[in-house]
Amino acid sequence: MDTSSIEMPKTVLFDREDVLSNVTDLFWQKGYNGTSMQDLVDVTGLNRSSIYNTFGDKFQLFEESLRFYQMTQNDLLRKTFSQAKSPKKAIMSLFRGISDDIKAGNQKGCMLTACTSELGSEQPQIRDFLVENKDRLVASFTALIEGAQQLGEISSDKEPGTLALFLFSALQGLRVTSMIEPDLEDVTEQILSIL
Amino acid sequence: MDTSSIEMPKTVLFDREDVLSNVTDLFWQKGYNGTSMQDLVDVTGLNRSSIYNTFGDKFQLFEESLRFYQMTQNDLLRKTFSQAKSPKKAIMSLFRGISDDIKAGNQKGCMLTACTSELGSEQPQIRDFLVENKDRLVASFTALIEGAQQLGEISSDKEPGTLALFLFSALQGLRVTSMIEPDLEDVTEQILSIL
DNA sequence: TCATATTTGAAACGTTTGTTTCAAATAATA
DNA sequence: TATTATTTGAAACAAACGTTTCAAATATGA
Repeated sequence: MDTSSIEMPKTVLFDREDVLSNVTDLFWQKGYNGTSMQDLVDVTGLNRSSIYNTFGDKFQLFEESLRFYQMTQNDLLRKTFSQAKSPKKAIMSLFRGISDDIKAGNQKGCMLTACTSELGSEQPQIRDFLVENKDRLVASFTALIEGAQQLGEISSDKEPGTLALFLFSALQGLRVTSMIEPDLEDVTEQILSIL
Repeated sequence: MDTSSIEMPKTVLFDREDVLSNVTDLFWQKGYNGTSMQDLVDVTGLNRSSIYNTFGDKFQLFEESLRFYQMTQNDLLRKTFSQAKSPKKAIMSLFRGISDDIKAGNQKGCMLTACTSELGSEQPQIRDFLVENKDRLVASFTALIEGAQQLGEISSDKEPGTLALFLFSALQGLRVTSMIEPDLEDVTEQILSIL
């Protein structure tokens, strides 16, 4: 047993973002129920009391890590959209980017999708968060589709809201399926062919 | 505490299918890690030792309940397909049936989808089972699409295998999304419009 | 330099986890 | 009817669970 003394200052040593990033990856991989407090201690390198002090209990930490994940995803989304040359290309770029990720071996699925399955029907607060996330993403898609329709990129006889919800659903499907099937490029093109 | 004596015969009292059905519903709803042995004792009405005697440990019971779920789903699939008047209508009927179910409040998602998220990246045996299930369903879809193409119901310039995997992915998406969005009829029609 | 505020590490808390044990119970067989 | 094979119920198991406690440690502000 190594009992070498370690410095213990008053101010926080760790970077909150770093810790949250590691915690999120773990929850993402193993789910809420599959992750133990000991796992969290191991992955953060923090003491139990520090975790409770900083983040509250396990459930609160999970909620914060959900928000962290959502933020990260949103940043990626915004970046992808802002780099695209048109609304339709923004959507295509998003889907193809995910498809490329999957092919490159990034087959962890989507944390929110996994969370929907695990806790969506049990925890009302989690469910509310997921519903809100869905609404927000569908709203983004809708705006892009409307923009594309004005530009003539997408046929105007399709209802933007329906198309947006279809894209959301297809995205969920892609990410779940990616866990057992790495080659989804053709499927992605099928999805985009609807636009 | 009710200690009224209960008959204890040598032969098994309970119906194995009944027990499995209840167990499966519970695993479906709460996931593997979310379901405790006590939960299983409660839902089955059996004693712990009877469960271990009959099904082995928790993991083996889960595997058997996965197979039970798969069997049930396959029966439903076969029934739907055999009642349809053409290959394309078989596929449409499957998707619309699920969409109707969702609208009717049956929003439990798909047990295999949930399982994919929870254990797909951890347990190799579960993963193999899920991959095999996917392959089987995609093969069914492929056969139906090829049949439909021969009948001229579906355009022949589309690759049956790709279309089949698209349908599989779309199905996963529908069932995950159903947990947070009950109205998926329009989305379902969008999916089917690809055929 | 001293008092204060806060974090840290280690230990312990009571529950719940999955699993095993074993005597009592009982239907079937001889 | 006596024996046998098997199931049942209740208790107990060690291990892991999430959480709390608290003295020791230390950077900060007076």
